[in-house]
Amino acid sequence: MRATAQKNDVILVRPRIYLGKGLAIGPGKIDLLRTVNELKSIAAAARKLNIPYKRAWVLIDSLNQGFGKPVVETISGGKGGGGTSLTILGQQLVEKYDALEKQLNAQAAEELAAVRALTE
Amino acid sequence: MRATAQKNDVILVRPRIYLGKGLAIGPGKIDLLRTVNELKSIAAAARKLNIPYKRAWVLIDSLNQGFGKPVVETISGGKGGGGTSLTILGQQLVEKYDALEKQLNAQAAEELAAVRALTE
DNA sequence: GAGCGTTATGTCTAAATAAGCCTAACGATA
DNA sequence: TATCGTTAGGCTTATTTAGACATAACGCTC
Repeated sequence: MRATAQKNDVILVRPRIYLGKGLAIGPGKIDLLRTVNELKSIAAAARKLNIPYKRAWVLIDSLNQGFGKPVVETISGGKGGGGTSLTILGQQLVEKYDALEKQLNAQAAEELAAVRALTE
Repeated sequence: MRATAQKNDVILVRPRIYLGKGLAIGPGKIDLLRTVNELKSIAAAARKLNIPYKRAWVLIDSLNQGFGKPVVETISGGKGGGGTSLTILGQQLVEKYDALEKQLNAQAAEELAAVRALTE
């Protein structure tokens, strides 16, 4: 048992990954994708995350443009006005990001604790 | 030898660490601290990093305020106008950050490669 | 004590970002 | 076919952030 006790499922680092050509992905877009996947709607996700729909749409569009292929597929019209779900690419993005985040936090927990200790 | 060959000194992730109370530290501030330490001057560091002196000062001041104690100690006036060096805290910040960064990049190289592979 | 380069600010402007508002298309359902 | 909530934008303002400019104090050196 270490002096700096720490629940090992606490997220301490949420990386932003720069992928070149102005494309970057960080916690904000990942959380948005995750919420869209959950609620099957950009509008609903935006409400839940307390951001304007427009912003949510811009963020998702920047991913579509940046990757050259879409991270979501949408149906407009229909029951409830339509909806949005993640493409395979979108799902993989979330999965890979989660794996990376988990790995970072697990393996570097001690170094992170050392940095945080400096605040005391 | 792994399939995802990678020079082990390439920096792929430069984390930003959120320490609560609006205090965050990322690559920008660390590079600044490192350069100040090297040149023993905020003004010289700012010139080298191509940022306005004002910005460099604001960044450093935000650390001083955020930590409650200074990350630099300065002498104004004197030969050459004065100078700035890092306090123990400032030096530790750079050291701990470097260790964290190294750890993250070494251990998470494969997960990172998986994310980057999605761009292809 | 005049000059110099640096620290430390204040203030004002410009640029980048985000928010708001508006409109059109869509298609299931009633 | 009228209604509804959603997607997908265009366009205009607000807000936030960064930059530019100005100034004072400081203390060594000449």
